[in-house]
Amino acid sequence: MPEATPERPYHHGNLRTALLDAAERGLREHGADQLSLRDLAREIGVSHAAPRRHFPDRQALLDALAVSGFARLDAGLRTALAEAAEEFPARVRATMTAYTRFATENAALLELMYSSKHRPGAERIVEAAEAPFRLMDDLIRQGQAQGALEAGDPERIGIVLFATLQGIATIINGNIVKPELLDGLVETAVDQFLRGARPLG
Amino acid sequence: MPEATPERPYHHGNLRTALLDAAERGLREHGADQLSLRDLAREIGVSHAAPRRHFPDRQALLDALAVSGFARLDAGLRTALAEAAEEFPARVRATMTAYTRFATENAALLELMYSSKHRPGAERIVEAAEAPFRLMDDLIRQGQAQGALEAGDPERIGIVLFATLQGIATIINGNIVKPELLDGLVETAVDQFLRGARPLG
DNA sequence: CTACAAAGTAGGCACTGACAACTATGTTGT
DNA sequence: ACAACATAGTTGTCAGTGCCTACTTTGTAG
Repeated sequence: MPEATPERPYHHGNLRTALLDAAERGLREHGADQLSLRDLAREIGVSHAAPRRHFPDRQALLDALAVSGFARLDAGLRTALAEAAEEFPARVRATMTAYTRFATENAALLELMYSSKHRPGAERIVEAAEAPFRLMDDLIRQGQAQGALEAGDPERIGIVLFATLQGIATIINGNIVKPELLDGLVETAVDQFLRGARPLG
Repeated sequence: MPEATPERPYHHGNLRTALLDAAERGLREHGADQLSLRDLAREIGVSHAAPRRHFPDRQALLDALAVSGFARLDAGLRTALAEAAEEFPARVRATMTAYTRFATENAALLELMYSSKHRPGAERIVEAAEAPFRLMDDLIRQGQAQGALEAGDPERIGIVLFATLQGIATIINGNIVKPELLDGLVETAVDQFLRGARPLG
């Protein structure tokens, strides 16, 4: 006998996605600490044990958020690059702006993304992080090919650039420096990078 | 009637300090998430409600850890600078090394230090963070006075330098890049900074 | 249509942070 | 010396959480 009000079918259909969506909202609004599996289940309208079918434990949910965070970051950087001009400085500027934009608009998520530690199961996160790192790597190689950058291990240079962005975002997100300084800091960082890594002579 | 075994006097004497010490060990060994007030109380040998006399809630304990973290970081940077030579590049190198050393040896603590958000009560943390920032600021001014750095807002330059260090540490701690790259990254960052921020001509 | 896998439910357990009420100890004024 | 008070502990309780086990409902394949 089918229920008269089929609003909540026994099988939700895509609980996993619903959980991730709700979790991301909760993460943004109340932080990772306040994120409760039971809360999410209530909000979605399933029983408290339902999430377990899709995420073996709380950490798995957080890890999944981190992975999707890196994917979204990568996508953001790529579209920014696609829309940027051909000259190397413009491309660097576009990438850096896109990164810090993502990082400050998704502060809590960013923390999750870099809190992997060596915990078992974090390989997925490290894997997901590779995409944006490769992008940065390619950018550096391109700059070297255009003669805008000195020769040298492109990976190392790319990581330092990446780190600078990440550091600026962390300091802003941590409220250690005033948010309105963001643009100026990025500008300074870009200038110094372009000057510091250009070929001598 | 005094107890026959006065091993645990009613008043612990310095529970607050004992809690902070135990918390820092726990933080280092098992991470902030696993830190439990009741666990700490058990470990120290007081009742589960005793910590409440010294920290109104769990977050207050974590905040206190963050504050003392900044103090220790500041102290570390100052001793490193005191032992460094007079030339500006050597001083920069010493500072950067000291920072990343502290940051990688206190990974979980570092996360706490920068996770302040705008949560009420975080003012203490922001305040504590000012000391190392001022130190960085002074260093930059010194470099400008020695003619090793271009003119320009020393605060902004100092923050970018600080951010770079913080970013490198985060990426290493997050296991995104291999730890053995640390020294090389710092070296690259120092070189780029000195080249990127020196006066033109 | 029947067997089975997938997805959700119900209930329970140990643990946690926060709170209230009470008690032991240290300190201070008279 | 001692009463009054502040400080720093104690026990007990509560709601909430993550995780686990056992059970039920639904979808699907043989």
